[in-house]
Amino acid sequence: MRITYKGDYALKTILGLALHYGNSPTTINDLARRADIPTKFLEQILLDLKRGGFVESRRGKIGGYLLARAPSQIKLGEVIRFVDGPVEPIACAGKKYSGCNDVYKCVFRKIWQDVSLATSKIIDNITFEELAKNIKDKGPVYTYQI
Amino acid sequence: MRITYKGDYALKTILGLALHYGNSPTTINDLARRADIPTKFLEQILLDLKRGGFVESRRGKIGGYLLARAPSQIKLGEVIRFVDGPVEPIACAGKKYSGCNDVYKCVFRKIWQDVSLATSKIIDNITFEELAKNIKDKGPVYTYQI
DNA sequence: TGTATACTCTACTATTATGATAGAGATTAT
DNA sequence: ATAATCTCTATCATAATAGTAGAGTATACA
Ligand code: FES
Ligand code: FES
Repeated sequence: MRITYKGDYALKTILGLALHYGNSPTTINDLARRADIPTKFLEQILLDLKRGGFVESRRGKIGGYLLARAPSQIKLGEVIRFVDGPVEPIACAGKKYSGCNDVYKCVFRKIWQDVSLATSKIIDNITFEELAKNIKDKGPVYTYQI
Repeated sequence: MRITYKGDYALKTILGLALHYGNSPTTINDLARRADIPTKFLEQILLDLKRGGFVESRRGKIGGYLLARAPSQIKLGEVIRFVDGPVEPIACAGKKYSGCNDVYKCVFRKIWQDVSLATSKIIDNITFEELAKNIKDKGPVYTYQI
């Protein structure tokens, strides 16, 4: 797994929205400014996240973005997988693969699968509700640093 | 962490040499053919591995490559880190980093550090001796499939 | 109904990493 | 000598990444 800037930005954006959950929509500009993301890049990322069912949007005045689900229902792993792809460190760790000469004898495959599993256990075990709580616990958030 | 072809090839090559440990040198061509690696690419990789202290070479006739250390003294993690770089999924998981606006408040950093640690525990806990043993246990190896 | 605000969509671009390939040169056993 | 083998530097093609640009669409509200 490699987290790209796009993935990093996506996570920070979802977290930004999680911190606003229940309130009015947040504009792309707000999200971009607060997490220090290039606005036009974030536009594309948000469209992706919308297609992925993570966020909703409102157009026009007082428009912006909202989470499509409660923060407690969005796991870190879901988002990162959607944006940056599978977490395995090499393609052959995946289920259907036949690259190796004899994949059944390959001693590395199991190792990469172990790594994938260990990674999944971490990222699929934390929701944006918990992340948001962590942030809030760190003190009053005026201009929160995501 | 993402395992590149170069990293994958390096691991397979070291394993190939581990299976030959104690015997005469193995040529680049042999190693390339047996693990299905482009010869000229493997040349470069082996030069790297040599600089990294993993292998030794003999030039001229009956030349080739040998492991510089016993297979039991070479961990998977060492090789992959040398060839493909640090295992962390994002740079900010590293010790010295100041990219985030407020890195001390960043809730993601700990997660990526957890992932790095879990990965390290796996790859730093297996040597090429064990990998070679696994291969040998799978039956007689005529043309071994790495 | 006009207009400002804000999302939507497609295309384009620059940079870098990856995965090689090419070829001349150096060393060594026989 | 010479054949086999490693050594070194340069070059190249492709794809992914990280953006940028700009025209278009929807909505609130005066
Ligand atoms: S199946 Fe991936 S290295 Fe063998
Ligand atoms: S320090 Fe890496 S996402 Fe914050």
